[in-house]
Parts: sequence; structure tokens; C-alpha cells
Amino acid sequence: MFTQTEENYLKAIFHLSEISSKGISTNAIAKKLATKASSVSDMIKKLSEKKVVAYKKYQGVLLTDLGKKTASNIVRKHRLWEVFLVEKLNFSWAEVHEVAEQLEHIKSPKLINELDALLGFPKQDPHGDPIPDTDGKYPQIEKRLLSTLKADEKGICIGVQDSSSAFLEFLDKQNIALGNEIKVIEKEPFDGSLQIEIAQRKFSISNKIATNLYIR
Amino acid sequence: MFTQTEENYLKAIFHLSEISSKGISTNAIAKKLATKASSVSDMIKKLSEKKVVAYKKYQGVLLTDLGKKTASNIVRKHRLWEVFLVEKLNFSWAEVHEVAEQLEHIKSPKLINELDALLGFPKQDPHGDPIPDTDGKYPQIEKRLLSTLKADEKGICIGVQDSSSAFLEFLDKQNIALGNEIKVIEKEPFDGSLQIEIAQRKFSISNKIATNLYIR
DNA sequence: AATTATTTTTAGACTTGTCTAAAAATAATT
DNA sequence: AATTATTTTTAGACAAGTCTAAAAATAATT
Repeated sequence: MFTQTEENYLKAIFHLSEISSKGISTNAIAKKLATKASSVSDMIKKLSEKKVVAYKKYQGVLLTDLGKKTASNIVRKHRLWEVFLVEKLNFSWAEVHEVAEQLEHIKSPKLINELDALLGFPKQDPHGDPIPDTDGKYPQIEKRLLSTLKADEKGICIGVQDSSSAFLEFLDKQNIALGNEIKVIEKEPFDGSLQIEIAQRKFSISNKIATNLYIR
Repeated sequence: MFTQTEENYLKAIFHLSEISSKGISTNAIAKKLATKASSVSDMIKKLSEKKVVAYKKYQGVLLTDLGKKTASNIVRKHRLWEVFLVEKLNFSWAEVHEVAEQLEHIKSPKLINELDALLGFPKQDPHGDPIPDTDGKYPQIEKRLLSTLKADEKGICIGVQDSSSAFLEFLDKQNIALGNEIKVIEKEPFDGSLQIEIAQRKFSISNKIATNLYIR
């Protein structure tokens, strides 16, 4: 079994691995977890003894198969709880993360399986990120950025690239939510901004917004 | 804010206070939490500094108003989660406790208020124990033991006196569940055992069982 | 009331996870 | 290739919570 702290390290390494796929540096982990490199060094040793990371001094770490399985299970729990909070408890996009960070550490296989069933076995969380299955497999959904649409094309909003609460709160304020059908009316070549229509509402969004919204 | 450990101590003192109402002894707390008296002494000092218990050396502890409020809030969370697990996630009586012990420490007022609403503002947990409201008030339900019924009287099963998993599993096995209407057919004066009827099923239970089942 | 038994507290040590500061290794630069 | 800069690791210290063993206080017994 793993402590909450160990689980947080595993999750951080897991997410960093999705980007780089090379050995994850001590500094990168420290930055992600808002801690110091020395603390990371200490913890890496522990995780290495527990066979969840492969580690050679000064070479960064990689998750072992066991580590990947453990980490993706935490991610699975995190994302299922996020769905629960949004679907059943009226949480907004911006509010879910902090609470899911706590809930993901609850230990009970039955709990998470029953939750999965209660939610109808969802494949994505409220930000559009895929929910790993029990074996840690990702059913990766093909998604594109809103900015890749041409005039008169439309798509369903399924997630965000940038999941900072600043951005999520902006979306809430603009009444842009998961599942909305978004139609591009016009593209402005000058600044890349878009005229869009959501539920009969027509308005304009900047290129920055359009390159951070995923649609399908 | 309180750590999980501090919360567990508060809850233990809270429950012990329901019985004795005198100063709670170090030893009693140690026994309840399966730890050593010396550890309890240390923690009591911390809790005393945080103004949640009133403490004089060698005199045992009592919860302050702040302590009572904090503790009953933990109990509220524990019992609401128990209802959730049974009602929404198909947990049995015997399975809920361990998971609720973890869930009760999640910090999020919105979470618990929304959960309360999702469950329809229940007043009792699956064992028949009352759920404190936000102010820590107990709406105490009048309940009697099954053993106090006379022949031909009936009641609705609302909880248990003994909530050990041995007893709860026994009830599961006998198909005795919360909400069941129980009718007493006959009382055996010799050993206090009861002939009862639940949902057209007639069978006999010992006096020991009858003195551990609450009905209304 | 004096002695014995029990409970409670203190003192010192250990573990987990963190930190600062300094040393060692690697990477970058001239 | 030598020097400088950066990253990583080690060493030692600290806080939270626990423990054992011993001391102090309270309770029980004769």
C-alpha cells in the first residue's frame, strides 16, 4: 500500500511522463509538487525500493509497469470523482479539482467500481480527459481544437487544453459548458478570433480561447 | 483546521462523552483508538492548545463547545457517507464503516451539503443513528428495542444497538434489513426468544438478537 | 493512615516527510 | 578541454505522531 504522499508523487511522475517519455527530472517533479528537489530525491529512493520507479542516480526516473498501473488507478479515481461531483453534486468545472485531489486517495475497490456504475461507466472526465479502465488502459478519444474548425463547421465541446481555474471560471462566466454544440460563424483572419454560436447565442471569442477548447 | 488524527481523537472523545458525560479518561481514549495512553496524553495537550478540549492534568478531558461542534460535524459527515454508500452504491451494513472512516475526513462544505441534498436530507444513518445537522443538533428519534414488543405487535427496523460487523453480517445472512416490518408472533418466556415474521417469512430469533435491534 | 495498585504524565527515541546548506555530478560555455 | 553554471544528491535538522520505560499522581485496600 502507498501513503497519500507517495500516491501524489506517482501521479506527478505519471503526468510528466505523458509529455516527455524520457527520464523525469528531479526538478520537474519538485516544481509540479511545489516542493524541493532534495525532498524529491528522498522520496524517489523510497519509491525505487518499492519497485514503482526505475531510478539511476542523476538520470531521472521512469515508472515501472507496477508504477504505471498504480498511478493510472489514482488518475482513474480522480477523474471518476470529478464526474460524480459535476453530474451528481452540481459542482462547476472550476470547483472539482481540489476536492477530487482528496477523494482520489480513498482506499476501497468496491467504492470506485460502484461509483463507476452509478455514473454509467463514463469514458471522460468533465475536462474531456480520458478515464483509464481498471487495467490502466486509456480509451483515447480523438479530439481537435476549436481553432481548427472552419467557418460553418460545428463540434461538441468535450474538454479543455488549459485546465487552470482562471480559464475554467472564464468559461463558466461565458456560459460555455461541456456538451455544448459550438458552431463557427466566421473566422477573423487578422487576429484569429472566432464568431461562434452556442444555443442561439452568437458572440466572439479570441484565438487564445479557441486554441484551448477541445471539440469532437 | 484539524489533521485526520486530531479529528479521530475528537470523534472518539465525542462518542465516549455520549455515555459517561464525566471527564473522559486517557485510558478510555487509548482503548477506543487502539493506541497507548502516552500518545493520548501528548495529543490531549495539542487539542487543549487548540481550544477544543478542556483539560486539567490527571482529570480527564471534556469537549468545549467548539470541540463539540467540530466533532459532531465529523459524525455528520461519517453518517451521511454511510447513507450514500448503502443507498447509492449497494454497500451492505457491514461494509460501510471502514470506508466512511476515510470519507469523513474530506474537507469541503459544498461537498457535504450537496451530498445531503442528493440523499434527500436523511435524519438517520443505516444503523439507525441520528445524523447531526450543520449546527451539531441531534434530532433524536424515539426508538425501542425489538425485545420490548409484545406478541402480535409490530415495528419497523431502524437500527442496531451493537454495530459490530459480526452482528451486522448475521443480520445480512438472516435477511433482516433496515426498513423491514417485523411482527412478533410469539414470545417464549423460557429463554426470551421471539417468533417473528418479516415479509411473510416466519422464524425464530434469540433474546440476544432482540435486545440489539431497534424498531420504531 | 499507610501501603499497594492503577492511571496518567514525562522523558527520550523512532519514523515519515520536509527543509536548508553544502558537496558531488552532469551539462553548458567559452 | 577547462571553466562556469545547473542539477542532483547527501548530511543534518525539524515537526507530527507514535512508542517504551520510568516517574508522578490518584485511587483502592488493608
